[in-house]
Amino acid sequence: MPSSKPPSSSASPEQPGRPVAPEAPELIWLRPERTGRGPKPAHSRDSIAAAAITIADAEGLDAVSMRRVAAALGAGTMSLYNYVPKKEHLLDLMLDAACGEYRLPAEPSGDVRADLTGLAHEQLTIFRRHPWLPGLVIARPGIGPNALRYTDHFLAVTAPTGQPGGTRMEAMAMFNGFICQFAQYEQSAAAGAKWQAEMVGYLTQAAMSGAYPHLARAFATAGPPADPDQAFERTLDRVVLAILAPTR
Amino acid sequence: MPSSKPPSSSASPEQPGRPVAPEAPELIWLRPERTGRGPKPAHSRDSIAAAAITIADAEGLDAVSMRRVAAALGAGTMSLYNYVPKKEHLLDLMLDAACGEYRLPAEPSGDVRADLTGLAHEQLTIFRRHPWLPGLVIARPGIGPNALRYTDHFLAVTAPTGQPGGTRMEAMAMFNGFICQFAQYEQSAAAGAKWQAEMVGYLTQAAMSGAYPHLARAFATAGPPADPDQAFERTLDRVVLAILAPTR
DNA sequence: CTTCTCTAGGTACGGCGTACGTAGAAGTGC
DNA sequence: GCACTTCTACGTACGCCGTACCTAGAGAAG
Repeated sequence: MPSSKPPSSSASPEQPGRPVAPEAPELIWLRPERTGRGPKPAHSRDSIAAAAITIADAEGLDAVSMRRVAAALGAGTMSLYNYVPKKEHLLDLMLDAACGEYRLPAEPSGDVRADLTGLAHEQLTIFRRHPWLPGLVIARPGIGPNALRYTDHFLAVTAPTGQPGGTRMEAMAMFNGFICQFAQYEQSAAAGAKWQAEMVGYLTQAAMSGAYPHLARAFATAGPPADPDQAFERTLDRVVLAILAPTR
Repeated sequence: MPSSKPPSSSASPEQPGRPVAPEAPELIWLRPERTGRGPKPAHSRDSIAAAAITIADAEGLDAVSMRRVAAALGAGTMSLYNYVPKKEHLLDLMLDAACGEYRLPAEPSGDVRADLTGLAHEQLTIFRRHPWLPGLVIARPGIGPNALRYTDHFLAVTAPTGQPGGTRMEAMAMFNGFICQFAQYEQSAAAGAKWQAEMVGYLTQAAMSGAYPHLARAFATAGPPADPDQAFERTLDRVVLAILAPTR
Protein backbone atom coordinates (compact mmCIF):
# COMPACT_ATOMS: atom_id res chain seq x y z
CA MET A 1 0.00 0.00 0.00
CA PRO A 2 2.30 2.79 -1.13
CA SER A 3 -0.22 5.62 -1.26
CA SER A 4 -2.55 6.46 1.59
CA LYS A 5 -4.97 8.30 -0.66
CA PRO A 6 -7.69 6.38 -2.49
CA PRO A 7 -6.47 6.89 -6.03
CA SER A 8 -7.24 10.63 -6.05
CA SER A 9 -10.69 10.37 -7.65
CA SER A 10 -9.87 12.36 -10.74
CA ALA A 11 -13.51 12.60 -11.73
CA SER A 12 -14.72 15.36 -9.37
CA PRO A 13 -12.35 18.37 -9.12
CA GLU A 14 -13.78 19.40 -5.73
CA GLN A 15 -14.05 23.14 -5.09
CA PRO A 16 -11.27 24.06 -2.64
CA GLY A 17 -13.50 26.26 -0.50
CA ARG A 18 -15.76 23.41 0.57
CA PRO A 19 -14.29 21.64 3.60
CA VAL A 20 -17.22 19.22 3.76
CA ALA A 21 -16.56 15.50 3.17
CA PRO A 22 -16.38 15.04 -0.61
CA GLU A 23 -18.92 12.17 -0.37
CA ALA A 24 -17.89 9.49 2.06
CA PRO A 25 -17.58 6.17 0.25
CA GLU A 26 -20.33 3.68 0.92
CA LEU A 27 -17.87 0.80 1.03
CA ILE A 28 -16.31 0.56 4.45
CA TRP A 29 -13.06 -0.75 2.96
CA LEU A 30 -12.66 2.56 1.17
CA ARG A 31 -12.91 4.50 4.39
CA PRO A 32 -9.56 4.83 6.13
CA GLU A 33 -9.68 3.48 9.63
CA ARG A 34 -7.77 6.46 10.92
CA THR A 35 -7.06 9.88 9.48
CA GLY A 36 -4.54 10.98 12.08
CA ARG A 37 -6.39 13.97 13.38
CA GLY A 38 -8.27 14.25 16.63
CA PRO A 39 -8.03 12.14 19.77
CA LYS A 40 -6.89 8.55 19.56
CA PRO A 41 -9.77 6.17 19.09
CA ALA A 42 -10.39 3.86 22.00
CA HIS A 43 -11.24 0.91 19.78
CA SER A 44 -10.33 -0.64 16.48
CA ARG A 45 -12.26 -2.31 13.71
CA ASP A 46 -10.72 -5.59 14.75
CA SER A 47 -11.82 -5.30 18.36
CA ILE A 48 -15.30 -4.25 17.27
CA ALA A 49 -15.60 -7.18 14.93
CA ALA A 50 -14.33 -9.51 17.63
CA ALA A 51 -16.91 -8.25 20.11
CA ALA A 52 -19.70 -8.64 17.58
CA ILE A 53 -18.56 -12.15 16.70
CA THR A 54 -18.49 -13.15 20.35
CA ILE A 55 -22.09 -12.05 20.71
CA ALA A 56 -23.17 -13.73 17.49
CA ASP A 57 -21.49 -17.01 18.41
CA ALA A 58 -23.20 -17.05 21.77
CA GLU A 59 -26.66 -15.73 20.97
CA GLY A 60 -27.04 -15.62 17.22
CA LEU A 61 -26.86 -12.88 14.69
CA ASP A 62 -30.11 -11.28 15.84
CA ALA A 63 -28.51 -10.51 19.18
CA VAL A 64 -25.88 -8.38 17.46
CA SER A 65 -27.20 -4.85 17.75
CA MET A 66 -25.31 -1.61 17.81
CA ARG A 67 -26.25 -1.20 21.46
CA ARG A 68 -25.09 -4.68 22.41
CA VAL A 69 -21.76 -4.37 20.64
CA ALA A 70 -21.12 -0.93 22.05
CA ALA A 71 -21.93 -2.14 25.54
CA ALA A 72 -19.63 -5.12 25.12
CA LEU A 73 -16.84 -2.70 24.25
CA GLY A 74 -17.66 -0.48 27.21
CA ALA A 75 -18.56 2.35 24.87
CA GLY A 76 -21.64 4.48 24.46
CA THR A 77 -24.01 3.33 21.78
CA MET A 78 -23.48 6.24 19.48
CA SER A 79 -19.72 6.14 19.79
CA LEU A 80 -19.79 3.00 17.73
CA TYR A 81 -21.03 5.05 14.80
CA ASN A 82 -17.65 6.73 14.61
CA TYR A 83 -16.18 3.40 13.57
CA VAL A 84 -19.11 1.81 11.82
CA PRO A 85 -21.29 4.30 9.98
CA LYS A 86 -24.05 1.78 9.39
CA LYS A 87 -24.92 -1.55 10.89
CA GLU A 88 -24.43 -3.10 7.48
CA HIS A 89 -20.77 -2.24 7.82
CA LEU A 90 -20.59 -4.01 11.13
CA LEU A 91 -21.69 -7.15 9.31
CA ASP A 92 -19.01 -6.53 6.70
CA LEU A 93 -16.42 -6.36 9.44
CA MET A 94 -17.67 -9.56 11.03
CA LEU A 95 -17.64 -11.37 7.72
CA ASP A 96 -14.13 -10.34 6.93
CA ALA A 97 -12.85 -11.09 10.41
CA ALA A 98 -14.27 -14.60 10.11
CA CYS A 99 -12.60 -14.97 6.71
CA GLY A 100 -9.38 -14.27 8.55
CA GLU A 101 -9.70 -17.64 10.24
CA TYR A 102 -8.88 -19.59 7.11
CA ARG A 103 -5.64 -21.51 7.36
CA LEU A 104 -4.63 -21.46 3.74
CA PRO A 105 -1.50 -23.15 2.44
CA ALA A 106 0.95 -20.77 0.82
CA GLU A 107 0.82 -22.65 -2.47
CA PRO A 108 -1.73 -25.04 -3.94
CA SER A 109 -0.52 -28.63 -4.13
CA GLY A 110 -1.35 -28.90 -7.80
CA ASP A 111 -3.97 -31.59 -7.20
CA VAL A 112 -7.04 -29.48 -7.83
CA ARG A 113 -9.52 -32.02 -6.57
CA ALA A 114 -7.66 -32.56 -3.30
CA ASP A 115 -7.15 -28.85 -2.77
CA LEU A 116 -10.81 -28.07 -3.30
CA THR A 117 -11.92 -30.86 -0.99
CA GLY A 118 -9.58 -29.65 1.70
CA LEU A 119 -10.74 -26.07 1.28
CA ALA A 120 -14.34 -27.17 1.57
CA HIS A 121 -13.64 -28.92 4.84
CA GLU A 122 -11.79 -25.93 6.19
CA GLN A 123 -14.76 -23.78 5.28
CA LEU A 124 -17.25 -26.13 6.88
CA THR A 125 -15.16 -26.14 10.05
CA ILE A 126 -15.30 -22.37 10.24
CA PHE A 127 -19.02 -22.36 9.49
CA ARG A 128 -19.59 -24.78 12.33
CA ARG A 129 -17.65 -22.52 14.65
CA HIS A 130 -19.75 -19.52 13.60
CA PRO A 131 -23.29 -20.65 12.85
CA TRP A 132 -24.31 -17.16 11.71
CA LEU A 133 -21.60 -17.03 9.07
CA PRO A 134 -23.25 -18.92 6.20
CA GLY A 135 -26.13 -16.47 6.29
CA LEU A 136 -23.75 -13.57 5.85
CA VAL A 137 -21.69 -15.23 3.14
CA ILE A 138 -24.80 -15.91 1.12
CA ALA A 139 -26.20 -12.43 1.56
CA ARG A 140 -23.15 -10.24 0.93
CA PRO A 141 -20.40 -10.11 -1.67
CA GLY A 142 -17.53 -10.52 0.78
CA ILE A 143 -14.90 -8.11 -0.31
CA GLY A 144 -12.68 -7.23 2.60
CA PRO A 145 -8.97 -8.05 2.64
CA ASN A 146 -9.40 -11.49 4.18
CA ALA A 147 -12.21 -12.40 1.83
CA LEU A 148 -10.01 -11.35 -1.07
CA ARG A 149 -7.25 -13.55 0.26
CA TYR A 150 -9.67 -16.45 0.17
CA THR A 151 -10.75 -15.54 -3.35
CA ASP A 152 -7.17 -15.31 -4.46
CA HIS A 153 -6.45 -18.70 -3.00
CA PHE A 154 -9.43 -20.25 -4.77
CA LEU A 155 -8.26 -18.78 -8.04
CA ALA A 156 -4.78 -20.16 -7.41
CA VAL A 157 -6.14 -23.62 -6.67
CA THR A 158 -8.28 -23.72 -9.78
CA ALA A 159 -5.68 -22.16 -12.06
CA PRO A 160 -4.55 -25.58 -13.43
CA THR A 161 -7.99 -26.10 -14.96
CA GLY A 162 -7.07 -23.53 -17.57
CA GLN A 163 -10.49 -21.93 -17.31
CA PRO A 164 -10.74 -18.14 -17.62
CA GLY A 165 -10.93 -16.06 -14.46
CA GLY A 166 -14.61 -15.24 -14.77
CA THR A 167 -15.56 -18.87 -15.06
CA ARG A 168 -13.54 -19.73 -11.99
CA MET A 169 -15.25 -16.94 -10.06
CA GLU A 170 -18.60 -18.42 -10.97
CA ALA A 171 -17.31 -21.76 -9.82
CA MET A 172 -16.31 -20.23 -6.52
CA ALA A 173 -19.81 -18.86 -6.02
CA MET A 174 -21.22 -22.32 -6.65
CA PHE A 175 -18.71 -23.89 -4.30
CA ASN A 176 -19.38 -21.42 -1.49
CA GLY A 177 -23.10 -21.60 -2.00
CA PHE A 178 -23.12 -25.32 -1.60
CA ILE A 179 -21.12 -25.27 1.61
CA CYS A 180 -23.24 -22.48 3.08
CA GLN A 181 -26.37 -24.36 2.31
CA PHE A 182 -25.09 -27.54 3.84
CA ALA A 183 -23.97 -25.75 6.99
CA GLN A 184 -27.33 -24.08 7.35
CA TYR A 185 -29.16 -27.33 6.84
CA GLU A 186 -26.97 -28.95 9.45
CA GLN A 187 -27.81 -26.21 11.92
CA SER A 188 -31.53 -26.33 11.38
CA ALA A 189 -31.36 -30.07 11.90
CA ALA A 190 -29.50 -29.58 15.15
CA ALA A 191 -31.76 -26.75 16.24
CA GLY A 192 -34.88 -28.28 17.70
CA ALA A 193 -35.94 -31.86 18.15
CA LYS A 194 -39.54 -30.81 18.76
CA TRP A 195 -39.76 -28.69 15.65
CA GLN A 196 -38.00 -31.44 13.74
CA ALA A 197 -40.49 -34.04 14.89
CA GLU A 198 -43.39 -31.79 13.96
CA MET A 199 -42.02 -31.34 10.50
CA VAL A 200 -41.39 -35.03 9.94
CA GLY A 201 -44.94 -35.78 10.99
CA TYR A 202 -46.30 -33.16 8.65
CA LEU A 203 -44.20 -34.36 5.75
CA THR A 204 -45.13 -38.01 6.11
CA GLN A 205 -48.75 -36.97 6.34
CA ALA A 206 -48.36 -34.91 3.18
CA ALA A 207 -46.62 -37.78 1.42
CA MET A 208 -49.39 -40.19 2.38
CA SER A 209 -52.08 -37.84 1.16
CA GLY A 210 -51.41 -38.98 -2.37
CA ALA A 211 -50.91 -35.49 -3.73
CA TYR A 212 -47.14 -35.93 -3.98
CA PRO A 213 -46.51 -39.40 -5.39
CA HIS A 214 -42.82 -38.99 -6.09
CA LEU A 215 -42.20 -37.52 -2.69
CA ALA A 216 -44.04 -40.46 -1.18
CA ARG A 217 -41.92 -42.91 -3.12
CA ALA A 218 -38.74 -41.13 -2.06
CA PHE A 219 -39.89 -41.39 1.55
CA ALA A 220 -40.79 -45.02 1.19
CA THR A 221 -37.51 -46.05 -0.38
CA ALA A 222 -35.45 -43.98 2.00
CA GLY A 223 -33.29 -46.03 4.27
CA PRO A 224 -31.95 -44.73 7.58
CA PRO A 225 -31.80 -40.92 7.97
CA ALA A 226 -28.48 -40.81 6.10
CA ASP A 227 -25.30 -39.64 7.74
CA PRO A 228 -24.92 -35.88 7.12
CA ASP A 229 -21.17 -36.19 6.77
CA GLN A 230 -21.58 -38.73 4.02
CA ALA A 231 -24.11 -36.51 2.29
CA PHE A 232 -21.58 -33.69 2.43
CA GLU A 233 -18.82 -35.78 0.91
CA ARG A 234 -21.13 -37.13 -1.74
CA THR A 235 -22.46 -33.78 -2.86
CA LEU A 236 -19.09 -32.09 -2.54
CA ASP A 237 -17.74 -34.66 -4.93
CA ARG A 238 -20.32 -33.69 -7.50
CA VAL A 239 -19.70 -30.00 -7.02
CA VAL A 240 -16.00 -30.47 -7.53
CA LEU A 241 -16.75 -32.56 -10.56
CA ALA A 242 -18.85 -29.74 -11.97
CA ILE A 243 -16.03 -27.28 -11.32
CA LEU A 244 -13.45 -29.45 -13.02
CA ALA A 245 -15.65 -30.19 -16.01
CA PRO A 246 -14.69 -28.36 -19.18
CA THR A 247 -16.98 -25.50 -20.06
CA ARG A 248 -19.24 -26.17 -22.97
CA MET B 1 -57.42 -34.32 2.45
CA PRO B 2 -59.97 -36.71 3.90
CA SER B 3 -59.57 -35.88 7.57
CA SER B 4 -59.72 -32.36 8.95
CA LYS B 5 -57.86 -33.30 12.09
CA PRO B 6 -54.08 -33.37 12.09
CA PRO B 7 -53.58 -37.09 12.49
CA SER B 8 -54.99 -37.18 16.01
CA SER B 9 -51.64 -36.83 17.78
CA SER B 10 -51.75 -40.17 19.51
CA ALA B 11 -48.83 -39.24 21.72
CA SER B 12 -50.55 -36.94 24.26
CA PRO B 13 -53.94 -38.22 25.55
CA GLU B 14 -55.02 -34.72 26.56
CA GLN B 15 -57.02 -34.39 29.79
CA PRO B 16 -60.67 -33.69 28.81
CA GLY B 17 -61.19 -31.05 31.51
CA ARG B 18 -58.55 -28.70 30.08
CA PRO B 19 -60.07 -26.53 27.36
CA VAL B 20 -56.77 -24.80 26.74
CA ALA B 21 -55.03 -25.27 23.38
CA PRO B 22 -53.22 -28.64 23.49
CA GLU B 23 -50.02 -26.95 22.29
CA ALA B 24 -50.53 -25.13 19.05
CA PRO B 25 -48.20 -26.51 16.40
CA GLU B 26 -45.31 -24.31 15.48
CA LEU B 27 -45.64 -25.14 11.81
CA ILE B 28 -48.29 -22.97 10.23
CA TRP B 29 -49.25 -25.75 7.81
CA LEU B 30 -50.34 -27.84 10.76
CA ARG B 31 -52.70 -25.16 11.97
CA PRO B 32 -56.11 -25.38 10.32
CA GLU B 33 -57.01 -22.16 8.58
CA ARG B 34 -60.53 -22.33 9.96
CA THR B 35 -62.08 -24.27 12.81
CA GLY B 36 -65.72 -23.45 12.08
CA ARG B 37 -66.59 -21.71 15.30
CA GLY B 38 -67.00 -18.01 15.84
CA PRO B 39 -67.55 -15.23 13.33
CA LYS B 40 -66.39 -15.62 9.77
CA PRO B 41 -62.87 -14.32 9.25
CA ALA B 42 -62.67 -11.27 7.05
CA HIS B 43 -59.49 -12.42 5.33
CA SER B 44 -57.75 -15.55 4.13
CA ARG B 45 -54.20 -16.78 4.15
CA ASP B 46 -54.14 -16.31 0.41
CA SER B 47 -55.23 -12.70 0.54
CA ILE B 48 -52.76 -11.99 3.32
CA ALA B 49 -49.92 -13.55 1.38
CA ALA B 50 -50.95 -11.63 -1.72
CA ALA B 51 -50.94 -8.33 0.18
CA ALA B 52 -47.53 -9.06 1.64
CA ILE B 53 -46.15 -10.01 -1.75
CA THR B 54 -47.44 -6.81 -3.29
CA ILE B 55 -45.59 -4.81 -0.68
CA ALA B 56 -42.42 -6.85 -1.02
CA ASP B 57 -42.42 -6.56 -4.80
CA ALA B 58 -42.79 -2.81 -4.60
CA GLU B 59 -40.60 -1.90 -1.65
CA GLY B 60 -38.57 -4.93 -0.70
CA LEU B 61 -38.86 -7.50 2.02
CA ASP B 62 -37.91 -5.04 4.73
CA ALA B 63 -41.05 -3.06 4.03
CA VAL B 64 -43.17 -6.08 4.88
CA SER B 65 -44.16 -5.52 8.49
CA MET B 66 -47.19 -6.76 10.33
CA ARG B 67 -48.49 -3.20 10.47
CA ARG B 68 -48.01 -2.62 6.76
CA VAL B 69 -49.70 -5.83 5.74
CA ALA B 70 -52.58 -5.32 8.12
CA ALA B 71 -53.07 -1.78 6.86
CA ALA B 72 -53.00 -2.99 3.25
CA LEU B 73 -55.81 -5.40 4.13
CA GLY B 74 -57.74 -2.67 5.90
CA ALA B 75 -57.42 -4.52 9.18
CA GLY B 76 -56.11 -3.55 12.57
CA THR B 77 -52.53 -4.52 13.22
CA MET B 78 -53.29 -7.06 15.87
CA SER B 79 -56.08 -8.69 13.94
CA LEU B 80 -53.44 -10.07 11.63
CA TYR B 81 -52.16 -12.17 14.49
CA ASN B 82 -55.34 -14.22 14.34
CA TYR B 83 -54.23 -15.51 10.97
CA VAL B 84 -50.47 -15.37 11.33
CA PRO B 85 -49.29 -16.11 14.84
CA LYS B 86 -45.75 -14.97 14.13
CA LYS B 87 -44.15 -12.91 11.45
CA GLU B 88 -42.08 -15.91 10.49
CA HIS B 89 -45.31 -17.56 9.39
CA LEU B 90 -46.14 -14.62 7.18
CA LEU B 91 -42.88 -15.30 5.37
CA ASP B 92 -43.84 -18.95 5.06
CA LEU B 93 -47.12 -17.92 3.45
CA MET B 94 -45.35 -15.59 1.04
CA LEU B 95 -42.86 -18.26 0.08
CA ASP B 96 -45.52 -20.81 -0.61
CA ALA B 97 -47.74 -18.40 -2.50
CA ALA B 98 -44.80 -17.56 -4.74
CA CYS B 99 -44.15 -21.27 -5.27
CA GLY B 100 -47.71 -21.41 -6.56
CA GLU B 101 -46.58 -19.42 -9.59
CA TYR B 102 -44.65 -22.32 -11.08
CA ARG B 103 -46.13 -23.53 -14.36
CA LEU B 104 -45.12 -27.15 -14.15
CA PRO B 105 -45.88 -29.66 -16.89
CA ALA B 106 -48.06 -32.53 -15.74
CA GLU B 107 -45.43 -35.08 -16.68
CA PRO B 108 -41.69 -34.81 -17.23
CA SER B 109 -40.64 -35.20 -20.85
CA GLY B 110 -38.15 -37.92 -20.03
CA ASP B 111 -35.20 -35.80 -21.15
CA VAL B 112 -33.77 -35.01 -17.75
CA ARG B 113 -31.32 -32.42 -18.95
CA ALA B 114 -33.95 -30.50 -20.90
CA ASP B 115 -36.45 -30.69 -18.07
CA LEU B 116 -33.97 -29.38 -15.54
CA THR B 117 -32.87 -26.57 -17.81
CA GLY B 118 -36.47 -25.56 -18.38
CA LEU B 119 -37.24 -25.71 -14.70
CA ALA B 120 -34.24 -23.53 -13.94
CA HIS B 121 -35.43 -20.89 -16.36
CA GLU B 122 -38.93 -20.98 -14.95
CA GLN B 123 -37.46 -20.49 -11.49
CA LEU B 124 -35.26 -17.62 -12.59
CA THR B 125 -38.27 -15.94 -14.18
CA ILE B 126 -40.18 -16.12 -10.92
CA PHE B 127 -37.16 -14.89 -8.97
CA ARG B 128 -36.89 -11.92 -11.27
CA ARG B 129 -40.53 -11.13 -10.69
CA HIS B 130 -40.05 -11.29 -6.92
CA PRO B 131 -36.59 -10.04 -6.02
CA TRP B 132 -37.10 -10.87 -2.36
CA LEU B 133 -37.82 -14.51 -3.08
CA PRO B 134 -34.30 -15.95 -3.37
CA GLY B 135 -33.52 -14.68 0.11
CA LEU B 136 -36.48 -16.55 1.51
CA VAL B 137 -35.81 -19.73 -0.43
CA ILE B 138 -32.25 -19.83 0.86
CA ALA B 139 -33.24 -19.13 4.44
CA ARG B 140 -36.23 -21.43 4.95
CA PRO B 141 -37.02 -25.07 4.20
CA GLY B 142 -40.05 -24.34 2.00
CA ILE B 143 -42.60 -26.88 3.00
CA GLY B 144 -46.05 -25.59 2.13
CA PRO B 145 -48.30 -27.32 -0.39
CA ASN B 146 -46.99 -25.41 -3.39
CA ALA B 147 -43.39 -25.93 -2.37
CA LEU B 148 -44.09 -29.63 -2.03
CA ARG B 149 -45.60 -29.64 -5.49
CA TYR B 150 -42.34 -28.19 -6.77
CA THR B 151 -40.33 -30.76 -4.84
CA ASP B 152 -42.48 -33.55 -6.18
CA HIS B 153 -41.96 -32.30 -9.69
CA PHE B 154 -38.21 -32.15 -9.24
CA LEU B 155 -38.21 -35.71 -7.98
CA ALA B 156 -40.30 -36.77 -10.96
CA VAL B 157 -37.94 -35.06 -13.37
CA THR B 158 -34.87 -36.67 -11.87
CA ALA B 159 -36.41 -40.10 -11.39
CA PRO B 160 -34.84 -41.46 -14.62
CA THR B 161 -31.38 -41.00 -13.12
CA GLY B 162 -32.08 -43.97 -10.88
CA GLN B 163 -30.57 -42.20 -7.91
CA PRO B 164 -32.15 -42.74 -4.50
CA GLY B 165 -34.60 -40.15 -3.18
CA GLY B 166 -32.23 -38.66 -0.66
CA THR B 167 -29.56 -38.04 -3.23
CA ARG B 168 -32.05 -36.33 -5.51
CA MET B 169 -33.17 -34.11 -2.65
CA GLU B 170 -29.58 -33.07 -2.13
CA ALA B 171 -29.37 -32.38 -5.83
CA MET B 172 -32.46 -30.20 -5.58
CA ALA B 173 -30.89 -28.16 -2.81
CA MET B 174 -27.84 -27.61 -4.97
CA PHE B 175 -29.97 -26.70 -7.95
CA ASN B 176 -32.09 -24.22 -6.01
CA GLY B 177 -29.08 -22.77 -4.28
CA PHE B 178 -27.38 -22.03 -7.53
CA ILE B 179 -30.39 -20.28 -9.02
CA CYS B 180 -30.98 -18.25 -5.88
CA GLN B 181 -27.43 -17.14 -5.82
CA PHE B 182 -27.47 -16.13 -9.43
CA ALA B 183 -30.70 -14.20 -9.02
CA GLN B 184 -29.32 -12.36 -6.03
CA TYR B 185 -26.13 -11.54 -7.82
CA GLU B 186 -28.12 -10.23 -10.75
CA GLN B 187 -30.10 -7.98 -8.46
CA SER B 188 -27.13 -6.55 -6.65
CA ALA B 189 -25.60 -5.80 -10.03
CA ALA B 190 -28.75 -4.01 -11.10
CA ALA B 191 -29.10 -2.22 -7.78
CA GLY B 192 -26.80 0.78 -7.88
CA ALA B 193 -24.49 2.06 -10.53
CA LYS B 194 -22.72 4.29 -8.04
CA TRP B 195 -22.15 1.51 -5.54
CA GLN B 196 -21.10 -0.74 -8.40
CA ALA B 197 -18.56 1.78 -9.63
CA GLU B 198 -17.18 2.22 -6.14
CA MET B 199 -16.69 -1.51 -5.81
CA VAL B 200 -15.03 -1.91 -9.17
CA GLY B 201 -12.64 0.87 -8.28
CA TYR B 202 -11.85 -0.71 -4.96
CA LEU B 203 -11.33 -4.14 -6.49
CA THR B 204 -9.01 -2.96 -9.23
CA GLN B 205 -7.05 -1.03 -6.65
CA ALA B 206 -6.83 -4.15 -4.51
CA ALA B 207 -5.76 -6.25 -7.48
CA MET B 208 -3.06 -3.77 -8.38
CA SER B 209 -1.72 -3.67 -4.84
CA GLY B 210 0.11 -6.93 -5.50
CA ALA B 211 -1.37 -8.72 -2.52
CA TYR B 212 -3.69 -10.82 -4.66
CA PRO B 213 -1.72 -11.97 -7.68
CA HIS B 214 -4.22 -14.50 -8.99
CA LEU B 215 -7.06 -12.04 -8.64
CA ALA B 216 -4.99 -9.52 -10.54
CA ARG B 217 -4.32 -12.01 -13.31
CA ALA B 218 -8.02 -12.87 -13.52
CA PHE B 219 -8.81 -9.18 -13.83
CA ALA B 220 -6.14 -8.65 -16.44
CA THR B 221 -7.20 -11.56 -18.63
CA ALA B 222 -10.90 -10.78 -18.30
CA GLY B 223 -12.50 -9.66 -21.50
CA PRO B 224 -15.72 -7.63 -21.59
CA PRO B 225 -17.91 -7.77 -18.46
CA ALA B 226 -19.42 -11.09 -19.61
CA ASP B 227 -23.09 -11.40 -20.41
CA PRO B 228 -24.96 -12.52 -17.27
CA ASP B 229 -27.33 -14.68 -19.28
CA GLN B 230 -24.41 -16.54 -20.76
CA ALA B 231 -22.92 -17.01 -17.33
CA PHE B 232 -26.20 -18.46 -16.17
CA GLU B 233 -26.38 -20.93 -19.01
CA ARG B 234 -22.76 -21.90 -18.57
CA THR B 235 -22.97 -22.55 -14.86
CA LEU B 236 -26.39 -24.15 -15.10
CA ASP B 237 -24.89 -26.60 -17.53
CA ARG B 238 -22.31 -27.60 -14.98
CA VAL B 239 -24.84 -27.88 -12.20
CA VAL B 240 -27.02 -30.14 -14.32
CA LEU B 241 -23.95 -32.14 -15.18
CA ALA B 242 -23.21 -32.59 -11.50
CA ILE B 243 -26.77 -33.71 -10.88
CA LEU B 244 -26.69 -36.24 -13.69
CA ALA B 245 -23.31 -37.61 -12.73
CA PRO B 246 -23.37 -40.99 -11.06
CA THR B 247 -22.76 -40.90 -7.34
CA ARG B 248 -19.41 -42.18 -6.28
C1' DC C 1 -81.35 -19.82 24.83
C1' DT C 2 -77.17 -20.37 26.92
C1' DT C 3 -72.51 -21.08 26.47
C1' DC C 4 -68.30 -21.08 24.63
C1' DT C 5 -65.17 -20.10 21.01
C1' DC C 6 -63.54 -17.30 17.86
C1' DT C 7 -62.57 -12.63 15.64
C1' DA C 8 -61.50 -7.52 15.59
C1' DG C 9 -58.97 -4.26 17.38
C1' DG C 10 -56.77 -0.96 20.86
C1' DT C 11 -53.03 -0.02 24.09
C1' DA C 12 -48.54 -0.59 25.63
C1' DC C 13 -43.73 -2.36 26.25
C1' DG C 14 -39.16 -3.11 25.17
C1' DG C 15 -35.86 -3.04 21.54
C1' DC C 16 -34.10 -1.55 17.25
C1' DG C 17 -31.28 1.75 13.83
C1' DT C 18 -29.77 6.14 13.78
C1' DA C 19 -30.18 11.70 13.19
C1' DC C 20 -28.53 15.34 15.77
C1' DG C 21 -26.17 18.17 19.06
C1' DT C 22 -22.71 19.17 22.66
C1' DA C 23 -18.26 18.89 24.93
C1' DG C 24 -13.63 18.19 24.85
C1' DA C 25 -9.07 16.00 23.01
C1' DA C 26 -5.37 16.00 19.69
C1' DG C 27 -3.06 17.28 15.83
C1' DT C 28 -1.82 21.59 12.14
C1' DG C 29 -0.43 26.09 10.46
C1' DC C 30 1.04 30.58 11.68
C1' DG D 1 2.70 29.16 21.72
C1' DC D 2 -1.63 29.52 20.11
C1' DA D 3 -5.75 29.60 17.51
C1' DC D 4 -8.07 26.65 14.47
C1' DT D 5 -9.61 22.60 12.73
C1' DT D 6 -10.96 17.96 13.03
C1' DC D 7 -11.79 14.23 15.28
C1' DT D 8 -13.90 11.28 19.29
C1' DA D 9 -17.32 10.27 22.96
C1' DC D 10 -21.85 10.00 24.20
C1' DG D 11 -26.66 11.47 25.69
C1' DT D 12 -31.23 12.41 23.96
C1' DA D 13 -34.88 11.57 20.98
C1' DC D 14 -37.67 9.85 17.00
C1' DG D 15 -40.02 6.57 14.46
C1' DC D 16 -40.34 1.96 13.48
C1' DC D 17 -40.59 -2.85 14.73
C1' DG D 18 -42.71 -7.52 16.81
C1' DT D 19 -45.98 -8.78 19.87
C1' DA D 20 -48.19 -9.64 24.92
C1' DC D 21 -52.39 -8.63 26.81
C1' DC D 22 -57.09 -7.06 27.14
C1' DT D 23 -61.93 -5.85 25.91
C1' DA D 24 -66.07 -6.41 23.02
C1' DG D 25 -69.01 -8.68 20.40
C1' DA D 26 -70.32 -12.31 16.58
C1' DG D 27 -72.07 -16.71 15.84
C1' DA D 28 -72.00 -21.89 15.99
C1' DA D 29 -72.97 -25.99 19.46
C1' DG D 30 -75.52 -27.89 22.97
